[in-house]
Amino acid sequence: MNEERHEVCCKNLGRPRSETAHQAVLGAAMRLLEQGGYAHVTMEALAAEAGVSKATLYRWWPGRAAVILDAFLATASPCVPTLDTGDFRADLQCQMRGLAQALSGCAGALIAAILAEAQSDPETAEALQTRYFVPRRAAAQQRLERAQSQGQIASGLDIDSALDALYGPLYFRLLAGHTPLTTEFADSIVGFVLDGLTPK
Amino acid sequence: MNEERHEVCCKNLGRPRSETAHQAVLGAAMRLLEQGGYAHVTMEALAAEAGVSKATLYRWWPGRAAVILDAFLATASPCVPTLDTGDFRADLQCQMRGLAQALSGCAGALIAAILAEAQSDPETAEALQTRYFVPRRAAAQQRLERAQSQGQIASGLDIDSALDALYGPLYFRLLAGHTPLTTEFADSIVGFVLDGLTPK
Amino acid sequence: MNEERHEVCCKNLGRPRSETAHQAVLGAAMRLLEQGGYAHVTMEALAAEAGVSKATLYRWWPGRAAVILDAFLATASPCVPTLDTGDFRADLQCQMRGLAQALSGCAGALIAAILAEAQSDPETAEALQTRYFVPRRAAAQQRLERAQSQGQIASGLDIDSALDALYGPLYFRLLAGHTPLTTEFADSIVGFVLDGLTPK
Amino acid sequence: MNEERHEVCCKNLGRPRSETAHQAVLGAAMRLLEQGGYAHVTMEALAAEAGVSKATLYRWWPGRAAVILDAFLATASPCVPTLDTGDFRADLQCQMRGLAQALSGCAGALIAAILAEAQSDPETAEALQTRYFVPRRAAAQQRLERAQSQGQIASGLDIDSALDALYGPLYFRLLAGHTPLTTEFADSIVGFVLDGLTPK
DNA sequence: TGATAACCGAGACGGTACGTCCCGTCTTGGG
DNA sequence: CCCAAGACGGGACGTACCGTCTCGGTTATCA
Repeated sequence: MNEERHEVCCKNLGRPRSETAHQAVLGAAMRLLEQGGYAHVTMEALAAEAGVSKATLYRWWPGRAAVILDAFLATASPCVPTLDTGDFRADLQCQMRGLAQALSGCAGALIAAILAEAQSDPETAEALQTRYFVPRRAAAQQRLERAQSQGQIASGLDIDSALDALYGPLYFRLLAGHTPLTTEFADSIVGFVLDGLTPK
Repeated sequence: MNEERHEVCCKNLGRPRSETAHQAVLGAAMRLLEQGGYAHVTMEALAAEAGVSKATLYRWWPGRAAVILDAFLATASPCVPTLDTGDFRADLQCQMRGLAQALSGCAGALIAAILAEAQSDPETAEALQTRYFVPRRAAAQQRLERAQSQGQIASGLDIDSALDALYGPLYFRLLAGHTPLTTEFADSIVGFVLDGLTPK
Repeated sequence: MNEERHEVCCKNLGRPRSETAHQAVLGAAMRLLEQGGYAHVTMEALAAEAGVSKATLYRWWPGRAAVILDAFLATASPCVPTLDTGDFRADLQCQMRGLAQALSGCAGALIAAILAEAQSDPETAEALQTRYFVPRRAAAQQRLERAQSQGQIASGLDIDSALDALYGPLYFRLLAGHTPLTTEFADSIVGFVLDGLTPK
Repeated sequence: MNEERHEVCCKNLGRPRSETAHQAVLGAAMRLLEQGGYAHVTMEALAAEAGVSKATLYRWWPGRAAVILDAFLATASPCVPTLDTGDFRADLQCQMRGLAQALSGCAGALIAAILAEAQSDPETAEALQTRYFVPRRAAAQQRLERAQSQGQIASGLDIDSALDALYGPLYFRLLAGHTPLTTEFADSIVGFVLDGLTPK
């Protein structure tokens, strides 16, 4: 979010950033999220909970969405291994089941909230893209391309669309909330997208 | 003061609701949405724009999300005909293309915003479900069931999941916003879900 | 307050005023006053408590101060006998003690509130004068004039000022509230005003 | 975040109160009072007139009565010299004439309004007592006690009641408003209370 | 014996002010 | 240059009453 702040200023003048304060803020954010949900995490509550001044918050983050995103990403699994056992269908199923499980937990509520915020705040949208979606899509994309090169899926199809066909239904259920996100649902989606609805 | 009350439990007590004010509010909501987006539609701005008192707003709507949802649904096509020409694939394609086109317009921005609000406001979530998603899903579900009974899609599959497999990717692109919602994308999704990715 | 309403209109047309509603309002006013004090008696609360519509309230009274004044005067002793036993000092003492006792009760709180309202509302001020103060002052004034004609108090002094010298301290204590209103205090005032502070 | 806190329990934490804003509010209060009277001084008007946010008003004052009281007391003569020329009657007359004159001006309208507010708001009542009445009564009380010790007024009488006998009539005329507050009236009261009504 | 006119309840209406909350910025003193 | 504390202007929130206004329905009196 701000990791390039000191890299430009050569001399490294003045007091360095308090890592204590940084961690206190992220911890406070997670605590407040658990207590009262996204709406409960105001900048004032964050400052009070973390024992940090509001000025410090605004020095390092542009708004509450940024803080929450940071807190979430610090918690979330940093690497997203898309395993490659050779069995493409099994790999995909494993991946989708894992995502469904993750999204049905409290992490799901969080990205739902951040996605919601991103609808009205371009900065959040940008950050969510680059720091959450892009790396995960890239990993999945590689796996699909590998499968394609091995003839396990048709060549010539639009991988970007295929990714949305897989992930989209999960995130849609997360956000629309009409039905719970189960592993069975994940399996269904994998089945549909790999084999199609039409009878063979 | 009850001794002279008429027993006819009449429902039309008191001054009736002003339909003028009602329409003025919905119109003001749409006008403000076009001007400055969702965040610009505050209850105060609505009252001012519609020439209506805040008390009147809160008398009929619990919050701004409800007003905007009402304004949107009054604008949106009330009936959602899922045509049945006999050619299931063509019908589905037509339906999905229409949705993609609608969501890529300003109506898309609106439901995105309302969906966002619904993440933190259960009442909005409830209203969005019952008044937007449910009727549309029901129509599409009927068409799928018809296709199923005619053997055009496999019997025994979960229609609810199939609906999400079709709609989910469109709404996901709307919300995640990484790529524009084109008719080509709609076609791709129809292709994936009907035929599958795997080579025949 | 409005007793001349029908006298002008010659024909006495239409439905007559509901005496039931009138009494219900006055009763509701007293009830609300006891419950939550003057500030608690709003026109809306009055209407609700009396089972009367707001329109009816505003048809007969110009505002809440008028209602409360009416309610108070309907309760308060209608006639104010300033007795004349021949012993002027005793009569005065009796009168002042009675007033002190009345003002220290809940009636005192009421006129304090009405006097307060009268500071900002000329209509209340006018009504309070003509319907409360004027008749009471007139009675006391007569007694003083009788005493003067009998040589019990000095001739040539300003009776209006003398009335204020007697009543003023009581109402001042009522309003300023620094010390309780006791009969001893009433006696003191009578003593001061009749005999003076200076040693004989 | 507490490990590096300084132990010096300093009172000057945080940004200090803006004296500019403070004065602007008091000034705005006086200006609004002159324009439209007590009822015209709303917290919103105050904020607008002073160029101050409502939050700042509520940070320092509990309500409009407190603001107006502050504005009044800042304007009113801070010290209340009860002079002692040796001639007790002359001193008293001077004092009472001064008060009558003050109360008949715009300051009178103000305390009338504040006294009115104090009837329904205990905090205002408390503040009015401690900051207005108490110091003024104390000064007058001293003068009376001096006169008593010099034998100019009878020993053994209740000075508190005597103060009310003097001040009460003036404040009563101010509030009841039946007759103007003149210096002649002040003289009359002094005469009554010092010499009594009964002929010598 | 209607007709008429003023009454009644219920309650929605445009307003105004309330007091609270949070925003993002600023101004202190101290590390 | 960082930090905490916290005051500042701004602005929206949701509530409470104000006094006015439609409604449908209810009495009395007069024609």
